[in-house]
Amino acid sequence: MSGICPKAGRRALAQKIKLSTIADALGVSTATVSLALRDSPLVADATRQRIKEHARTIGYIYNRRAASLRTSRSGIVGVVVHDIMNPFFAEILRSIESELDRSRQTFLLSNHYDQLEKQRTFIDTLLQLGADGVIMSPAIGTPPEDIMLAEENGLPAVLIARSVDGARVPVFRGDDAYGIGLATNHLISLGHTRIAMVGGTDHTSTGRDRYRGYVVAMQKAGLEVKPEWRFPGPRTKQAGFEMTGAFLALKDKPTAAVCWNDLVAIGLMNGIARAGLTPGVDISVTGYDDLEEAAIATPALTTVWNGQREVGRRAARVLLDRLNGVEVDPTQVLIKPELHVRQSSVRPVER
Amino acid sequence: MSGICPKAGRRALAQKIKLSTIADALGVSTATVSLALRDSPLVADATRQRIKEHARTIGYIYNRRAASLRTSRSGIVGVVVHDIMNPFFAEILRSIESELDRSRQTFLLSNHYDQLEKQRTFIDTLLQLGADGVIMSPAIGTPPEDIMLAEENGLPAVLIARSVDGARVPVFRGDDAYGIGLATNHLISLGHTRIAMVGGTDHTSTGRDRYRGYVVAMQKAGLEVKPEWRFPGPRTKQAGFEMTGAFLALKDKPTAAVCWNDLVAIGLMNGIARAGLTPGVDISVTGYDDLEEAAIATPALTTVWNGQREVGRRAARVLLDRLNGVEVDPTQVLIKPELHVRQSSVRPVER
DNA sequence: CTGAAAGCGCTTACAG
DNA sequence: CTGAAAGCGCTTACAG
Repeated sequence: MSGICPKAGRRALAQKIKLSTIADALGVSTATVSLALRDSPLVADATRQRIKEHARTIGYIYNRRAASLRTSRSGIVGVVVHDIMNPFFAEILRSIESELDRSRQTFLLSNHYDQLEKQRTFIDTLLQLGADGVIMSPAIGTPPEDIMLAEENGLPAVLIARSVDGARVPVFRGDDAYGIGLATNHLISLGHTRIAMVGGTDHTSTGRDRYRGYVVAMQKAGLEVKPEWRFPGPRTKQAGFEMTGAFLALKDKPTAAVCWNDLVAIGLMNGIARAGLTPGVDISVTGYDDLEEAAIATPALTTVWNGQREVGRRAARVLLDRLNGVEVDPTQVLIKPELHVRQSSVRPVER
Repeated sequence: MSGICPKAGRRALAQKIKLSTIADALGVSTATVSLALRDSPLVADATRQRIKEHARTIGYIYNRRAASLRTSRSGIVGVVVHDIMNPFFAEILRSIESELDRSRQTFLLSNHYDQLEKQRTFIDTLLQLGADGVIMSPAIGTPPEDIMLAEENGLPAVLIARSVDGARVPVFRGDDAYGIGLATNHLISLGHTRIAMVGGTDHTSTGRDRYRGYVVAMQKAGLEVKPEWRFPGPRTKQAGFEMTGAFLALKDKPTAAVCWNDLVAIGLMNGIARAGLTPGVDISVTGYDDLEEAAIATPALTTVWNGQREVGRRAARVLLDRLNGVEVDPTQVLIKPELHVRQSSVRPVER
């Protein structure tokens, strides 16, 4: 039984191949090799080709640590969000990924799970690695100093999805108050008057803005906003599902629920179905985000498209601009959401 | 209107703080500072405390590139899977994350979307960064040479979820043939005789093993395996949903479907509901993976728990062992799956 | 168009 | 227990 010796690979290489290995073999200087490999016009075509060819055949591996130590650019961009496995971030991350790929930046991803300590550890790691910049959806309670600390140590930051008061950096997020207003007004226009808001937290800018948008829409329509119609907390399918009992137990039961996001909405619809009622018939439900699965839920979910792709793309571009020395406004950009009406919202059964 | 100058931070620092800054300030050598910061017993307690205290107050940031260039350990472990946003990988990634966190390794995540080129680019990046190791769920068609190339250049690899013939590295995956057998036998024991298999691909070891497990279970029970009862392809909710039409259009319609994974099963159940039938009554459905949402689907999904947490934990541990010089067997470890029976599988209505 | 040499910020023998 | 010095593998003025 032969095991793997963990360092066998390293040892198997007769000698680590480096720039000087190539330089020696071809009788040129390391400076020339370095320039040639990076396609500098300072090197003659023929020389460059010889060098690149040789590098390829001997299996040269560029040492980015050494280069980065010298140039103080690492080609690394950090991205930290609450939870990368949350489908809400999926589209954002994909569009960031495709922007960064194009600029050959390596994309270092992390979750902070809304724990400030985790977020700090990650930023610290980025600083230690000499990362070029960071895109973050800040954890609940992030003080502006945490972001400015990064900035002051040469790690420019761009925020997505949530803002942090007092942090002078660019922010890209959906216009949450407006978006939730679209959903609320849609339900009102269908004839609903008792509308609950399920999920979300007041500890984030997003949460506050969405709740405010709901309240404003209700009040504008002259409808009552009862405190017991607000179910703060849930942000996952599971939590939405578990909230169903409390929701259905309300006397004067609402005929519709504006949900914090699609996950909560789908969880709630599952809960309603499990209780023997029919979501989208007995109780109208709206979501937020327009995840892929909103369209295939049963019933198909009426929801608010949140411009995720746009948020990711623009955040990445602005960060790349900053890395390239372009001056950038440290202001908040709100992306306009759109209502996507499907089958989960209908006229109220009773009146 | 004042923009942000992207390099202001760097410039604002009077001088970059490094080991020698601390050494000069305290009148010791950089060697002592280096040792003290890493808690070496070679340094006297009092000296160490003075040094650490001073480092903290002046805001010293450890330069990992420099350290790594010197030591040729980077503290980075790469993890590459088909799609990190796929909930199947969520639990695996979380358990890898918690193992690696404990060893203070930075966790560099990437998708390859089953594209060999993307996977190669990522491995190349890891080599350039001097990463210590990589955990990968190999892309479809990965040649063993790609993995051995990493190994030979000092990047030890551990595989998860899929194996690659000819690659002499440790592999951790669920026992797919056994697991799908659990689901198939469960349906057979309920009285189903016409059982379809929906989703999956023959291009991965997982796909082949699951299909084989289904076929073997059917044959052992003396049941017919019709080619048209196999719906290869779908691996997402959307794709499962879209497959429903073809499934329901079969003459001699199966009364049950063994699905490739929970996503396909949930998509199929949504499709069945959309067609006016009741999943779990008219047609029994089983999933695979036991994602969180399997339990809250309507009806709750009977599925096979795949040992994701175990796969991630053991893969991370073995990689860490290899990094610490422990010899490790380059063999495949199959984790035993378990059947979780819920409401989506019942006795067939017709006979 | 090319080369010789300094230096990025650490860690590690080695000497004391 | 501490210090002086070499070196990790690049890139960048500088000189020719």
